[in-house]
Amino acid sequence: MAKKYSCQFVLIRGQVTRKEQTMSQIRVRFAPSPTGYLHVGGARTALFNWLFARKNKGVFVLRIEDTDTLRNDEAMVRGILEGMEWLGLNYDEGPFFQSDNYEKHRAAALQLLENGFAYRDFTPKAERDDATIKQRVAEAAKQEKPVNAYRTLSREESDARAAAGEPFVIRFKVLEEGKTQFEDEVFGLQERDYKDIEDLVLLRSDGHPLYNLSVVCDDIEMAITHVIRGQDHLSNTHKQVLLYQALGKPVPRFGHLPLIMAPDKGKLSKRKHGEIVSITTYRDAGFIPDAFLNFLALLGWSPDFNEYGDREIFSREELIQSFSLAGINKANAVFNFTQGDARNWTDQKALWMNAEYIKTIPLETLLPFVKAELQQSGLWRDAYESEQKVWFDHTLTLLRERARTVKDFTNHGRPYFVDDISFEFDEVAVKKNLQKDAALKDLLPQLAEAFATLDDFTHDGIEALLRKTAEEKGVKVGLLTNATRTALTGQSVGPGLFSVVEVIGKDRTVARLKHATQLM
RNA sequence: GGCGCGUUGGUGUAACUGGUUAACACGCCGCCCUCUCAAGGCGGAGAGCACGGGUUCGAGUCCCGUACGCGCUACCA
Repeated sequence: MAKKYSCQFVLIRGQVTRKEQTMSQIRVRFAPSPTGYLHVGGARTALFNWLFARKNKGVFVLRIEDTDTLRNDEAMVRGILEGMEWLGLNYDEGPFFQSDNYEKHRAAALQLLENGFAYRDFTPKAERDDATIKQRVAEAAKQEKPVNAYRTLSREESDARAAAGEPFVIRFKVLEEGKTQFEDEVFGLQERDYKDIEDLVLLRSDGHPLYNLSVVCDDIEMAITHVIRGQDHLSNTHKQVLLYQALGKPVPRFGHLPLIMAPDKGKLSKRKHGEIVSITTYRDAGFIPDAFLNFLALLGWSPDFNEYGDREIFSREELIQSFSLAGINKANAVFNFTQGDARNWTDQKALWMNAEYIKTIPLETLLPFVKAELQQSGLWRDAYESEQKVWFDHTLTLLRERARTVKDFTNHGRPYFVDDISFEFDEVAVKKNLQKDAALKDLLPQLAEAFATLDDFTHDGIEALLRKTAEEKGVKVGLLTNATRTALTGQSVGPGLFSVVEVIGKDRTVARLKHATQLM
């Protein structure tokens, strides 16, 4: 049965208007493409923007970059929102949709044309096959590009041809002499010669504004002060700086983030690597959001050493407190995992961190996650919140010590929550702990009888009984405890056995010990 | 091809403005605890800081070159 996750974030096409703000207020944005899911890389970008905003009492804006009409679909946006909601990356404004601002972008292009910063290019459109686009672009780039002939076309002729209905694109006219520069918050001073920047297209021949123009217009419109995004945008930033200048607007600060790569240092993609790249996968696999957030934050960033030392565990608040762009590493980070390994299906450090959170956060904080999990697997009882709460909390305290994900409360916890024996008996455990010694066939029923009449059914009373029985029968305590563990839980590992017997309780213990003889 | 960015153990990161045998975490291996363990405790292996030069009394930290990786180079974002 699939759990329903309602998305509380409402998809309203926000108006791009903003509240009064002080000049110094920091404003950042996360601007994903509507791909249908939130990618771990995107999530980290969102996280760093969010941390930066919260740390500096700024504003975090969400903007959907749906300029590519092919993927403009609200269903595609939902996945992004779900991921952000789960991680608790709440935004202050938006979601805004870039496509809603087409007219403004177009107007900006026209303005640049009018002011002589751009020109019409009447070169016929070259058809490109989407599948081989990357390759073809790379090929084409190898050849020296001739200076665009329309750069110097007279205004009169340009106007005349446009009026005659001839199709054209509007290109930005990059000056021949000079260079752009900006100080990147992560990578430092960036410079680029104008001659290395091509005359970028602002408006397609069908009137559609293109990415570089759109981001700049929107970031101006939304008064973004710090553009924090993936390093894949670093080179293009020079073009954008040029646009800000031509538009006569102040250039924001930029901070580029190193990328998250696959173990082979190649691109981490859903196509190649599957669900592991999608944030909702972690939600559905039993991760605690704060744990995953913590892990993500440390992927390419570290807090100031002098202040925080070697710490690795940071609560959400501590993350905000300690966050600084100065701590961002410049090299790409590898998201480490082995495909096909069921136990270590994702980065092992992420799993470790999740386990760490499960065993150390306040029980009351953990409770809702476990409740949701048990409800989903049909193991939940309302009594766990009322008359059985003490027992339930005790059981969780035992179980969480060995859980890596919240799913383990079902996987390992089932024997603790069901009355009958509708849980799996691990084959290896049965063989090793129940079938190995034939004496158990008699010992377990005797043990069951002994437990049935035990008045002090507590950890200590149980231990005393088991030790005494072992002594009387002349067997090792381990023989009895291991057999009991498997009889009661079907498993070979778990919490201390005396505690296990205690929480399983007298009735189930007796019944399961008797039943175990059938397995021998 | 051009331009840009990067390179510390398997992975993620440290190492004050150059100065002890390069530290921590995950993982791995071993030992211990013990009723088991995928838990806990303890310990170990694993990089001499991509490579080659240079500056310096001294460089992972500064400079140059090379290699490799990544990004951008589109009427994609």
